Amino acid sequence: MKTMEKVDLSDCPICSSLSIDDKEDFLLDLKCSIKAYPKNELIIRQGDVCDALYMLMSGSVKTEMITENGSLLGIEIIKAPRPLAPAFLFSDNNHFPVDVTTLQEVEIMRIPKEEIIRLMMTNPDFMKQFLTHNSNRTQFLTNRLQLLSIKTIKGKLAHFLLEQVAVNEKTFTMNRNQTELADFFGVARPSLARSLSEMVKEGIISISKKEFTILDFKRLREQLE
Amino acid sequence: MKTMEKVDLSDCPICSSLSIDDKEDFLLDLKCSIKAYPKNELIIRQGDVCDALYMLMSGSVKTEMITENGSLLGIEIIKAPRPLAPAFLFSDNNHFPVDVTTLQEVEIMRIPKEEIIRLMMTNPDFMKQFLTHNSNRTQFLTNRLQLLSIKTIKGKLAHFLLEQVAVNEKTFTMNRNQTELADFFGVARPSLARSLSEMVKEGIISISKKEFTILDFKRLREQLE
DNA sequence: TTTACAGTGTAACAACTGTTACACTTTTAT
DNA sequence: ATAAAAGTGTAACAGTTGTTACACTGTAAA
Repeated sequence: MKTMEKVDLSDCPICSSLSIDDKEDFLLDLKCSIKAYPKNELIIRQGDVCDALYMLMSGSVKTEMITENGSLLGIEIIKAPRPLAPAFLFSDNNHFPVDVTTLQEVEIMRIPKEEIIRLMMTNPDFMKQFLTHNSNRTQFLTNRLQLLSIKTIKGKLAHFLLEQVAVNEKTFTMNRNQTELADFFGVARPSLARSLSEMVKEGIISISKKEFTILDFKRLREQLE
Repeated sequence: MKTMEKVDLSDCPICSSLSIDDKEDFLLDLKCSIKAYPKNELIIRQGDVCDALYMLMSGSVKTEMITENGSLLGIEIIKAPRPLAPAFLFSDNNHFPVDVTTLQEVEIMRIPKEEIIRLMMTNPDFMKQFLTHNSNRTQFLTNRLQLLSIKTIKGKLAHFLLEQVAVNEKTFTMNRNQTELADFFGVARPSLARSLSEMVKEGIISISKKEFTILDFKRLREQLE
């Protein structure tokens, strides 16, 4: 493993529990392979078989789902270090449910399923972290479900904005452009732009570049009703 | 455990791997409790803390999510034996994401989290089954996400109907009424009724009581575009 | 059997979103 | 610096869905 010295798993949600010694064993013993991909490349297709754990070691990717009618539904942006779709490794129908596209140059480590099982059996903390991470992913999906079930675009925006701003804050930096946010909401881009400009016109929010500011929390919450 | 003789976990997606001996140990040693609930009772509320595994031993329940705007989103109907929301047991924010309401009289076994961890550490097959079941649940949620992202009601119906009918079949029995199906789709009931009657009028499907028949697969698939 | 009540069919209208098109601005690449 | 591409603002119109209301039917309880 030539790139081993670059690897830092201490921030990884499922590997951080491994002690230094464990990590060395982990990396030395592990029957894994690392592969690099360029920017803006579709590296996993919806439907591909998922028979190993893919760990994003560096860079970032986005995941999106293609609906049967051909339209896109953005799911999330994933930054290293984090496993990709670990929940599907053990499912009876072990196919990726999403497309994965690189946003930067990335390195991805492929760890065979058997190795993951071995790690879990020998390392209780790893097992708990793996379970917790999958649970958190499920919670993320549930939240996504809730967002999609809101019927109006302004309602979705209110849900999204109220979730983004930290407690006692009223400003945050948007890390998506309008097209990506529209995909995330599952709506058309001009429709999102219309709702945004209306909310600005009504004095509920203000936008300058990537900075969003909430001007009127009360009326923003009213959009949810 | 007085109700032990009634218990049959051989069909349970996460317990069926336990051998007879294991099962006896499982049930005898397990620090668990069983509780019965009447029909049509709300037994778990969205937001309740989830610090144990709740196993539905007999009967059936439905799960639904309450959107911030107050509308319902039906999630699924669960029949015994199956665990309820096992994915959330290990999440950092361990709260139930849904309301659970009984559809019949039910019995529910409560197994403390520590017991589940112990079982997984001592029983590899149980661990794999637990992982697989959670993976399958995630896949279910992903499918649900896909359904919700379809924008037209006829498109949702097409997706749903094509998924329900078995291969080489054209008829199936609907186990939801119109109101429940509308909640499942996240749409208004009269809107669903309109779409249904239009598709009947157009000769794509026919409905009599709970029996749905697909008359024209080609045009049904076209609804997805 | 009669009486409720849940479930369904339907209609008119309001509200919202999608589509398409184009001008304009900002960023990126050469 | 300049050209190309990506991102944004906006408008008109069509299409779909939500809302509300009410009649009708089937089903379960008294």
